[in-house]
Amino acid sequence: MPKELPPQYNPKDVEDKWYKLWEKKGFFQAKIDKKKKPYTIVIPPPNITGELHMGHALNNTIQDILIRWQRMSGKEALWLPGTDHAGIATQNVVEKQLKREGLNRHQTGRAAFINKVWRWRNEYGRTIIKQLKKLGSSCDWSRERFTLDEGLSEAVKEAFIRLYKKGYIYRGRYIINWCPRCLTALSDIEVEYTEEKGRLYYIKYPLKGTKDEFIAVATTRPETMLGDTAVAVNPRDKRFKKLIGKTVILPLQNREIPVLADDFVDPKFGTGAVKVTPAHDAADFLVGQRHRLEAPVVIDRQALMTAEAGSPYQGLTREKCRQQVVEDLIKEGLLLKEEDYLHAIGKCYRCHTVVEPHLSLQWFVKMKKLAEPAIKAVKSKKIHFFPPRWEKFYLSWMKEIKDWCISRQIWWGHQLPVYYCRRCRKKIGDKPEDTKTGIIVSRIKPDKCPVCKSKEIEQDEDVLDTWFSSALWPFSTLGWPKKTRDLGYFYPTSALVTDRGIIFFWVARMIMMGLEFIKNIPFKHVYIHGTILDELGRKMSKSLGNGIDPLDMINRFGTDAVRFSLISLTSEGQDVLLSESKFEMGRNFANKIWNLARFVLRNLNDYRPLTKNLKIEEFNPADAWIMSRLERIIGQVETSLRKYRFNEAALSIYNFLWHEFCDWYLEISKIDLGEKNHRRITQEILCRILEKSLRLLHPFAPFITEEIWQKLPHQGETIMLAPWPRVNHKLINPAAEKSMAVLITIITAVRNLRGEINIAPAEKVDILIRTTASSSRRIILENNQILKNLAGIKDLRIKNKIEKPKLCATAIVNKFEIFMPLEGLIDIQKEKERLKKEIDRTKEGISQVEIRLLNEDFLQKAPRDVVEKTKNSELQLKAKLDKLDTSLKTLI
RNA sequence: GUCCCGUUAGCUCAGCUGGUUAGAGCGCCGUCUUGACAUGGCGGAGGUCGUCCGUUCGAGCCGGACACGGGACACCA
Repeated sequence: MPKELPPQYNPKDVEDKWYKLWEKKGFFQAKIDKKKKPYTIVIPPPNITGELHMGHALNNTIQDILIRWQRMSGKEALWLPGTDHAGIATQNVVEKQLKREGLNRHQTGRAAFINKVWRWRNEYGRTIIKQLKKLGSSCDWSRERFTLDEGLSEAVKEAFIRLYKKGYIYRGRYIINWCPRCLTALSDIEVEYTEEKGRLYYIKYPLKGTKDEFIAVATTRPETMLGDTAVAVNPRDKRFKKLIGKTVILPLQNREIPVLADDFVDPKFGTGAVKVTPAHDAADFLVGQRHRLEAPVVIDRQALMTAEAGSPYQGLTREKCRQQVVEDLIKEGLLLKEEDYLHAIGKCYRCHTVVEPHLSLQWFVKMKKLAEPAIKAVKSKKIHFFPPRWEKFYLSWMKEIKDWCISRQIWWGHQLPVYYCRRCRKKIGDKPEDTKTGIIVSRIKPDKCPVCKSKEIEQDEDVLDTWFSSALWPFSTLGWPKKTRDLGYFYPTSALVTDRGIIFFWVARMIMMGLEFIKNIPFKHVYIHGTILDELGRKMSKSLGNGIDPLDMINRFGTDAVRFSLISLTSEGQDVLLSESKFEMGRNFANKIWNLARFVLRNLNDYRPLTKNLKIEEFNPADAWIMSRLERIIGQVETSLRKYRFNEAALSIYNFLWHEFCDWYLEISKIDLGEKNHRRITQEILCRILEKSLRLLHPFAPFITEEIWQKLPHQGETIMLAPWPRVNHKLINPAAEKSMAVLITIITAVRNLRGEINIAPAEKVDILIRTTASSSRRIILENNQILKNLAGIKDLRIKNKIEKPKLCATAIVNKFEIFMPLEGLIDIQKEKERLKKEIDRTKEGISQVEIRLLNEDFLQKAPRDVVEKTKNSELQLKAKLDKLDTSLKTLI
């Protein structure tokens, strides 16, 4: 028998309780069941250094909604969780810790350092997991993975070796983005650009063998001139034609460098002549390659000037050196001018240090061939993007994909499965470009060199880019490279839910790797949700201090409120401007549901479940209406979810429960519960509607729905595994909907009249209704009591013909004329004003309709029902105007 | 520079295939502590749908131009 609910909903009392139970009972766990279809989502693994922020909250709420919905729908639903080792980020955290102890990682040594990171991970690395649980995420924790765990490390090695054997991985000297603070290479997309004020310096490079002829170049980075090996001009630039092939003297260094022609030079920019520094600029590097220039390195890995820069520059920071160079140029009279210049500066996306282009030896993956099938998979609609515009975005990037620099000069990560035979490498003088001699790519460290049998074998020091392991995530987590049953059953996954920021970092690479290694797409749908911004549309960040902490919000409003609010705010991948007050909506809704449930439970004291099915014939119009409405909502929610329109789904349920079930049915039920012969059926309907609605709401608000559901008559152990509501077409009842619409219209009209004339709710009024529609008359007579109660009516008379009282307020809706006698009730002056206003509004309506009806084309070409509707509305408006006019005359 | 997104009520945003007088939440005004809920009920005020042009019988929605705001990518010597 039904139980009580406390008067106030307190999320803290129920959330942890249910989460623990769900987890303990294994409700989150997915098993291979050939009779069921799988539905798989693999979590975008949060960094172990991460703390749950609003972006995570939205991302994981969406995934949880999908998983809970599919689980209830009878799929074998797997949400596979895990964390990412986050190479640079994690190493930074632990290095900071070391620094506090007065150490750096080079002092502790590699093994000890890695050990320390592992200890840190074991201690703090699961914070985010705990936070995901607070959010209600129904992940299968028994399958939780970590990108550095044993299985995944195997997968990484396997992938590397296979790609290497296919010739897709190579080692090369290349100019890459280098972070002088993290001391590692960064891929192109790991560099963030910010607009900053800089200066553009115009420098004279004297022409050799002349007195004072020179060529002027412009640069924002004068310190790099120490490494210049040429000056380049555009071959079609007439100004410089004569100078091509000549030699200039590089100032400060007194080195001779050639003037050469290259198409990349834009004659319109600066002076039209460019200094070329192959070792310190990406574009210059390519020029250097084309023209076989030397590439002296004048800035080292820590962004200090090298010996090659010469004195007095050696050892200076790049910033100091810039000052020095400028000073020296001025002294020598070689600085023509400087001007302010706004340009974008590349910074490390982790630590925001200015990136230094750096010439070094790195490992790369050739991407062109891998990209081809990945492009095809999206073009042929095997993979769908939601919203679809991201498809174009993805394709445009894939078309111009560049090779992927996968080596990182840090310690925390997957060390490359690459070994060098010292002896063989020596023989060739360790030419880095030689990627055959003395290089062994192997799962385990070889005992000896297969060529020379030397035992002097060492492993490459570099580790792989974090995204390399992430790229394998959808299948490595399922056991690959082993041919596991999981892989066969759960792969390809159903949906990937993520943010637009990592489409290239991650989504594209997963598609390529999935197709390469499994020969199948990693997921069918990619849902890209919006980004959470603050009230002013800025990104939330620690430095701005404008972040809203989801855990704080959960603490204050409850998890369900946070989830529900977030979801109702985010429509189809649009960004969300969030403020704390937005969560009140969810909290208020939770409160509403709670009280609705309290009402239902309170009225079940003498409830005996019906042994037979509900009989439709026993329904009164309100019963049939609410049952029908719920079925329609079920259909809408299903459709919305299929289209990834989460806000639409959430708001459908919200509006149904609040504005239909609570506002109308519940109020009507207060009458019906008092009717002896209808009490039982009303109880039954209250129960059923609430129970079914809770199931519909459960994916959005898992905790409160479980708490209430448990107290209602139900089948099964948990709402989590209760069946997802399916539309029962037999219950859809247009006639009942129409009847109820009549009642609602009239009640609303009477309430409007009362409100406008300012009659206190407690004061009962008399109402006369005139109508010619006999069916409507029947409905009103049958539901007389509802009308009286909900509209505050003392006496209600309804007839075909009825005499209109002398002094009355009139409302005309549909086929009804509603009169409210006003004798002794009103201020006549006020009523006059009201009538005038109403008349104006009606006239405006009529003129709009008339314009339309005067148009012959409209009458001919518009669909018949539209014409009918318009004609009807004209008649109604005219009739209304008539009545209003007479009313006004009566008053005067 | 190229591409994408946005511009609808004071604020934040819905509005799916064009069709009666354009909606929600918050805020605001009035009113009500009635046995589910004041985190509430009832009623109300508030909109030339960014601007202009076009297509159409009919445009918030379709096409074009422009303006403003936001983002991505590229270039930035």
